[in-house]
Amino acid sequence: MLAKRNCIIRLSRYKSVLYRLRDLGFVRVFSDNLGDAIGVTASQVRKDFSVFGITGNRKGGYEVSHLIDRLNGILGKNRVEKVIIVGAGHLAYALMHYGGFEKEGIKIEAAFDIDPSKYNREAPVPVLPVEEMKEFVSSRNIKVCVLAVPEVAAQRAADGIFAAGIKGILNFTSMMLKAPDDCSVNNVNLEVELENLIYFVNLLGQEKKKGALPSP
Amino acid sequence: MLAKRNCIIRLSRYKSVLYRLRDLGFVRVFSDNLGDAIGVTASQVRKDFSVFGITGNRKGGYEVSHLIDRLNGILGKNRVEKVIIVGAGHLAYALMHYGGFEKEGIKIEAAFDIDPSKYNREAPVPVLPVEEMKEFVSSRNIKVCVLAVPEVAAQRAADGIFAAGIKGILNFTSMMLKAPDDCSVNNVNLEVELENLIYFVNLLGQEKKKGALPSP
DNA sequence: TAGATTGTTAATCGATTAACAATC
DNA sequence: TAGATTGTTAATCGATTAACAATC
Repeated sequence: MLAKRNCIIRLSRYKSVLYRLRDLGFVRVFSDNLGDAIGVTASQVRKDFSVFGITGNRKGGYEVSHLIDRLNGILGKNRVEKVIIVGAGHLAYALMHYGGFEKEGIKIEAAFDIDPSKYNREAPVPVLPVEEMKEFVSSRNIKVCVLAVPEVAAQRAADGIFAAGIKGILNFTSMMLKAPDDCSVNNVNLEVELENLIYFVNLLGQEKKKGALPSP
Repeated sequence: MLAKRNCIIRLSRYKSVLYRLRDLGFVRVFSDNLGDAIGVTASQVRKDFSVFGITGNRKGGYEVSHLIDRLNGILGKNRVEKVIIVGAGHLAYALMHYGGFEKEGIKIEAAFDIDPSKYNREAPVPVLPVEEMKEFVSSRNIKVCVLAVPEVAAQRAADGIFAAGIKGILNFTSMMLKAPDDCSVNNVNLEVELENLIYFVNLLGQEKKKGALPSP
């Protein structure tokens, strides 16, 4: 399952490019173009499509709108996906005010916190006490959650989230969460990402100084 | 180079676990334990260490403090890494107020924006006009930048950032940036991450209903 | 038709894992 | 010593790429 993660991420990226192409008035696109746009080979593009039974037109390439529909179908974007946030800190605030989710059919329904000073039932995205999470989630059949609490509270919060019936967590904490078998966790760790970037920046800097590539 | 990305990310995760172990008073650790902690095999752990010449003690495992030092050395964490943010929106605000960077030796020096109403030279992390970025970056020898501007401004902003001498961008926009050969871009795309999570949640949901795994 | 692009198979490549001798 | 764990090599696995027949 992890195996396919990269493939699914590529599908998302193809889709993102296709939306832009459609806005520009493009009707057809070739595997070559799509590969260039997201930085993979044309073979990779055709292979990815082939895996999911997406076919184009020998000679004519792929039809942009049709491709978007197919990708949305595969990615389950045919309906609005409801999401909650646990932990109403700065990051949650940024996510609640981020405009990019709506166009992707992602709706943030509420945020939850343990701090009463954060509660706000009147806001466009209400901030509610965690005690209300389970009822909120089950009555609305919500399956996905963003976890943005302090590190020390992460696993305990996750346990409560899974107990409430959530099946997938987008985890912004630096804890590697333990999760039930039928649940998914995707980790987004800003320290790790920055650390990684710093490593490669330093590496490229050293290569430059040495004037040669490091041994493989 | 992309090839090694996953390996370097594992090193960051090992390090994160090791800090916690050290806080708990652990002195030694086995490849088995580390593998369990971040969800990889013991072989993978030893292989990762072997690649970078990290050795332990046959029988005695690895010494926690020594391992932390070695990993910090490899990841370039022996000195504080200075970082700027371009785009002073909600996400930048969250990053500026995030406490997790300091302990990782990452210091956010300033944020830059084109909107005068955002400027604030007195804040702990000042918000400055983009016109001052180039001078700021070169005088302080800053190499890494977080990009958090609206999508439409992304490539143009990136061009300016690279022109200012930055070598690595952590890109929060959904544009795939074009970058010079000697520069790195790491993408963190929240829509893509959520979309990915939703895909796997739906997939697991369907498996459950069918009571069987889908064909491979 | 001739030319160009897909769809798919086979070849390649690289990363992960297993196995085991070395050794503490 | 006997037992356990490393370090490393070889085997496996999976993902990417190249190639090319099918075909629009």
